[in-house]
Parts: sequence; structure tokens; C-alpha cells
Amino acid sequence: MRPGSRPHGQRKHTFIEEARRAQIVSAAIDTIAEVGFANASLSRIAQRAGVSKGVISYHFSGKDELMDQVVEQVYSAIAEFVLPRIAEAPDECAALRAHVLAVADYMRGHREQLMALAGIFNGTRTSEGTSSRHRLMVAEPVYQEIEKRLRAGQERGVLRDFDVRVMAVTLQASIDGMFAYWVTHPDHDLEAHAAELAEIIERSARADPPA
Amino acid sequence: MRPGSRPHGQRKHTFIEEARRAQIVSAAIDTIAEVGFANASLSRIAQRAGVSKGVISYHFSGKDELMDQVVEQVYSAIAEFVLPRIAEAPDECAALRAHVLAVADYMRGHREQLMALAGIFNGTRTSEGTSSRHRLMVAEPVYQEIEKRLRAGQERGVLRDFDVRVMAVTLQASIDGMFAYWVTHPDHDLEAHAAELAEIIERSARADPPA
Amino acid sequence: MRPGSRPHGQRKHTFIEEARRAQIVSAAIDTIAEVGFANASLSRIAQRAGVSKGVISYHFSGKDELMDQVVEQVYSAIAEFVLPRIAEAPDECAALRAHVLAVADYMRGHREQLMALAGIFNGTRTSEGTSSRHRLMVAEPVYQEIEKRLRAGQERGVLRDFDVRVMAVTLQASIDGMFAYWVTHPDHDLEAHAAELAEIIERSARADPPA
Amino acid sequence: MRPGSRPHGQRKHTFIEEARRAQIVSAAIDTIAEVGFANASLSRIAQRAGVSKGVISYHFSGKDELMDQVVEQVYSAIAEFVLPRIAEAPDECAALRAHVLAVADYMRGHREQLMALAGIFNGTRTSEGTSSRHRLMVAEPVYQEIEKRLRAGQERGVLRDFDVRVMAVTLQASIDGMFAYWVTHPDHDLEAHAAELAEIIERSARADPPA
DNA sequence: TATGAATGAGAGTTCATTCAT
DNA sequence: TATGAATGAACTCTCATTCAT
Repeated sequence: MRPGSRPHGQRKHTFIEEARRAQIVSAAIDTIAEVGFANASLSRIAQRAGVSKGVISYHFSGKDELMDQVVEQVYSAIAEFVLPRIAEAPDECAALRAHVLAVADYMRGHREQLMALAGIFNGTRTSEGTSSRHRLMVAEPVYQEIEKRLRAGQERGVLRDFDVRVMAVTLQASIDGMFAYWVTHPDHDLEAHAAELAEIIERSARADPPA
Repeated sequence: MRPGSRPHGQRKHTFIEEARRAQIVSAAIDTIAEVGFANASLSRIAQRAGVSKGVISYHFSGKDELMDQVVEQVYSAIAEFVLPRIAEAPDECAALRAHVLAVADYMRGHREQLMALAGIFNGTRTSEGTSSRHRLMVAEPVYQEIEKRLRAGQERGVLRDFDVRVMAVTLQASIDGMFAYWVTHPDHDLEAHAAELAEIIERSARADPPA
Repeated sequence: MRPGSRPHGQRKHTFIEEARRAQIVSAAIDTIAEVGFANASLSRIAQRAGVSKGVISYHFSGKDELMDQVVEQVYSAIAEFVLPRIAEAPDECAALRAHVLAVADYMRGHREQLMALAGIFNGTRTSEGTSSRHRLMVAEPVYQEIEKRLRAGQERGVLRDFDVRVMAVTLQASIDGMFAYWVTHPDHDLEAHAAELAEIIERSARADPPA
Repeated sequence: MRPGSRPHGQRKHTFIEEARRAQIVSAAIDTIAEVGFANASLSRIAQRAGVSKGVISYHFSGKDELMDQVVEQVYSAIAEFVLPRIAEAPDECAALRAHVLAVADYMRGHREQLMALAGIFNGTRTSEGTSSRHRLMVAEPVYQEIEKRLRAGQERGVLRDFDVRVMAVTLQASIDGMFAYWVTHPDHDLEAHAAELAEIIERSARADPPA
């Protein structure tokens, strides 16, 4: 709508434009993490960003686009951190362990970011009523990589013959659960939890030893 | 502050009173399932129930109490269905399988109910910003039973020496994940998923065979 | 309206009917005194009376009539107490003193009643915007008596030649002020205040001594 | 809780901002004067101001702040008008007269303003049920000045040895009563009333002539 | 670009009143 | 007579969005 007048669409953004957007996205993350998605009004976000409310409307087509940007940015950061760790793994079993441990590592350093992510997914409902997402802490490219590894592991005989989709969903859900538990129990030993979870996953996925 | 002569407290409720409450709770469940917790206003709920907005205020002290009732009712129903199935299991390993399969069975028949439950938990934020809950589909008494079984299984040597808390959290998260995946993929074979998940859980928890 | 079906108009009331009305009026007084007129909903009044909300609507045509009854009852009680005390006064000057002291006496024993009265007058606005009343603690018959006495005193030369209306208004306002001050300063010595006020009134009203 | 980026706190207000606030305060005064405090909803006030309801919430933190502003503004205006008139008085007796006459003068020109003031004080109840105020038409600084004058007059022997507090309360109440009578009897001669009242006050307060 | 101002819809809640039983 | 249930309007307040400057 109203072409040219607003930088919302697929336009090329200027540098200063991008800086403002990043600043606002960052303020949104902090705000959601602190007061929850439901209470993260544009007013509050603008206030935290130190800009006026109108600025947000100027740079984003609406609250929805802002939230989309938050999600995108957080997912990019996760993938950038986690993917290399998976890549280093010598085999598929190790890759699963690496995934769990890497995400836990990332959690420790980005609690707020991830709380915002969770807040958005939990608070945003599609018109059909429920979040269109069934996973939180796992970015799309990471998910793809995991599925690929699971299949490769099965082909190489390292992993047993489970349903790949179910295993992937379970893995992600377990990671999300770890995060949720940690958020509600801040003194919980995240590292130990990750180690235990890695063991659980490995045992559930690895091929039976030859008789 | 405390409202007038409304039947909110621990009063004895008449039959017709209880009927209305049940009707409203039911309308709330349907509404949340359809439009999500965030959009489930009292107006909409009342509209769906076919009553005026004031009726809800008359029968419940506020939106919070209504949501509490929804949660309570759904959890009661889950526990009533799942606990006996667990109880029938011959040993701890079977109990874990039974749990997974029972919950999946319940899901199939109560999709909307559980979507509402998820909606409430996801949409309700504490003042600190995130849901105080880290699990959804597992009612408190069921959780207690599972922890007890895990410990008993370890003592009897049927289950290996994992961290009980982590295993319980993972189990619940996996079940929640199964539900979330099914909700976003309605054609997904829930029964098959449950069977796969049960296998995953059992493999991750059972004791190693003697060498 | 709806003649015969409701006992609101000038019908003859049965004994039990009157008892209920008195009970409700009494509950209204207590409620207003405690929570203020603005917060004295019919719900709360009914609750305090131990009856259902509908009973009030049955016995009174509406909230307005109930409030009218409260005022009427309180005023009757005041007049019944104060008029004899004025009547005993030997002369007009003494009558003014007697009035002030009698009302103060009554106040001490009927704080709540009078707070309710004040609450109603202050809280009820006519459609023209302001209370139609300019005095509170002085019932109509008492007012008439005072005006009569003031005039008589002037005719007999005991009181000086002031404007009777202004003096009466000032007298009433001073009494209302005494009550208001006492209500906001419960430890205030009401008896001493009344004595001082009587002196003030007498000095302002009595005839100058002959030169 | 605290709202977004609204200009409520101790911010520097722009000129246009102040203009709007003044406009809304003015509309509030008119509305309260016309329909009474109890019926002066934000809707009505906004309607009279010719703005939307939200504007009030934008410029004031809530209804309470708006009412506070009304009171503050009216009291400031009263004090600004009355205090100089008292200051001009040659002695304490004249100061009392000046006070009464000045307030009456002010009333004549600001009927609506003062009706709004009365409406707010009468309509606003503390949790204990009654207005925390026992006087209306007398602003705090004026009250202080009066008490000071009364004491000074006693020390100089111009005024007799009454209880200062009681005299001050009575004076204020008499003024409030004059206003209330005038409001309910618009044709009443306010100037004559004030003159009579001044005489009443002076006679009640001045020292006895030496024998 | 950025802002403060304004809007209007919608939220939850309270309440006087009505009515079938 | 008395009740509990229901109504619908009105309340204050919040918020995403729009727009003139």
C-alpha cells in the first residue's frame, strides 16, 4: 500500500535505517523478556528504545512485522552459533550430543533473547487459534541439518531405524523443555541437564550393538 | 472491593448454577481453542455461550477465576483418564509406555480442550514475563506418579541411573511436543507417533543389559 | 406504575412489610457509613441485611426511594431528639445554645447514621448538578422551629436585628462543619467544640446591651 | 503498570500540551457543575471538550489526576483572589470581614468552578467512607492565613479568647453554607448575605469592650 | 525522518434493574 | 413474598494505529 512512502516492503534499506530497526528490535527483545509478550506494548518498547512511538510505525508496518524481525534475528543468532558446533562432530551420534550441548551453551548466554522468543511464540496466535510453531529453540536451518544427520546416521548404521520426524520433534521438544525448566528454576544446573539430555537422546537413537 | 452477593466463594452451588458455570467453561474452552487465549475476550466467550457478558461476571469473580476453572477441569479429566492406565502397567518400563500411549489416546478425543489448556498456559505470563509452568499436558498428580515410578524403577534395577528430574521433564516435554506437532499437522498419525515416542523413552531409560 | 402488584406507592404497609423495610434501611445506613455512598451498591446493602438483592427492589421502587427512606428516618430521629431540648429553653438565646448542644449530643451517639446522611446528600446529585440541600444535620421541622425562635427573639428584643435567613443558614452550616471536623478528627473534643460554637452563635445573635 | 510514553510525570509540558490539559480541565469543571461529580464520566467530559475519550487518558494518568488538577486549579485561583484582599485589611477584625466578602465576590464570578469543587469533594470518598475534607471554599494557604490572623488578633487584644480551631472551622463552614444556599437559591442576594455573615463573624470574635 | 497528539475500538468490571420461579 | 439468575449499559483504562507538522 501507499508505495514508496514507507520503507516496509522489500526495499533496500539504508544503513541508518537498519540501525534504527536493529535498535528497536533489541528494545523489543528486552521488553518482552522483562514484562512478557502480553504486556509488551509498542509504547513500552518505544520507551525502552528511547524513541517515540511513531518511529516504530514508521520503520515497521506494524507490531506483527516487528515481532517477525525479532524472531528472525534470534533464530539467525542461534543458527550461527549452533551449526558450526554440529559440523565439528565426528559422527552422527556426536552430532546429536553436540546439538544439545551447543543449544544449552547458547541459552546460558542469551536467556533474555530466548525468553522473548518463547514469549512471542506463546503469545502470538494465528487466526486458527494456536501457534503455528511446534518448536521454539531450534531454528529452521538447524532443524534441516538435524534431520539430514539423522537420516545419514541411519544409512550408515550408526543410528537405529526410528521415524526421523518423530525423533527430530522429540529432540526439539526436549530442548525446549530444558529451557522452560531452567527459566522457571534459575538455579537449575543447565550444563548438567544438557549432559543428561544428551545421554537420553543418544541412548534413544543409537543403533543396537550387534548381538 | 469484594463484590456483592455473588456466589463466588466457597458457597454451595445450586444445580443450575453449576450448569451455567460448566456451560461457560465449555464456551471458554471452545473460544480459546479457536481464536487463542490472547483473543479470547469475555465478550467472545459470552457470545459463544449465548449469554450476556455480565453473566460471566456473575458466576465467576473475574476472568482469572474462569481460566482457573478451565485448567482445573481439563487437568482433572486428563488425570482421571491417564492414571488408571499407568496403574495397570506390570512394571516401570511399561508404565512409561502406558503414560505416553494414554496421553496420546486422550489427545485424540480432546483436541480442543488441550488446545485451550495450552493457550492458557502460553498466554498467561507472570509478572516476571514467562509462564510459571514448564509443562502442559501432564497434570500434577500424573507428574507425581511418574516421578515415583522412575525412582522405583531405578531401585528395582529396571531403569538405569539417570537424573530423575531431567528424565521427567524430558518425558513431559516430548509429550507436549507430540501434541504441538499434531496440532500443526492434523493429518499426522498420532498413534504411530506415540508408539515411536514410547520406544524412544524406553530406550533412554531402561537399564543396560548385563554384560 | 403497575398498580397493585408492588407495595411502593402510598399503600398501607403490613407489619412484616414495614419490618423488612426498616431492616433494609438500617443495613443501608451501616453500609453507607462504612464504605461511603459511592460504594454502597444494592448488592452490598442486601448482603449486610442478609437478604437477596431482589428483596430491595421488591420493597422499594429503586435505589432512590431507599435513600429517601434513609434520610427520612434519620431526620425523624434527629428531630425527635432535638426538638424537646429546644422547647425546654427558657428564652430564645438559650434555645440557640440548646440547639447546638443537643445536636452535638445526638452526633456522639449516632455517628454512623449521620455519616450515612452526609454521604447521601453529598453523593446524590440532582439532574441540575448539585445537591438540592444546603444543610445536612438539621431536619426540616427543627429548621422551622429555629427560624420561629429567631424571629420571636427579635420581636422580644432578646436578639438583634439580623437577617433571619442568613443567621439560620449560618447556624446550620456551623453545625454541619462541626460534624465534618469531628468525623475527620475522631479524637476531637466534640463537647468542647459545641460549647465554643454555642458561645459564638450567642454572641453573634444577641441584642446589644443598652448603652 | 506504568503507562507507556505518555507525558504524565514531571515532564516538561509543551505549550500545546498545556493548552489541551487546560481545555480538558475546563471541560471537567463544566461537566461536574452541570451533572454532578457522580455523573461526570470521562465520556461526558471528553464529549464536552470536543475530543475523544482517549485524549484524556493520553494527557492525564487517569480520572484521579484530572480531578486533582481541577481542585488544584480552582484552589489556586481562589487563593490568588482572596489572599491580597485579606492582606489589605488594617486589623484582624477587618481581615475576617475581608475574607468573607472576598470569597463571596469570587463566588459570584465563578459559580461553576466552585460547584465543581464542591462536587469533587463531596463525591470523592476515602476508603473509610467520608471525605477527608471538612471544608470546601477555603484553600489551604487561605486557611493558614486565617488561623494566623486569629491568633494575632487574640494576642493584640482585638479578638476575644475563643478556641482558634473552632472559630476557623466555623468561619469556613459558614462560607460553605453561604455558597450552598446561593447555589440552591440562585436569586439570593449573595452580597447582602456576605455582609450579614461578616457582621455575624465579627460579633462572635471581637473582644468585649472594656467595662 | 521523527514526533507528539489524537483516535476509536475493545478490554474487564460493576451495577441497578428485571423477571421467572 | 422472596430468590437467584440474567441483562445491558456504563464505567475506566489500554493499545495499535494514523497523521499533521
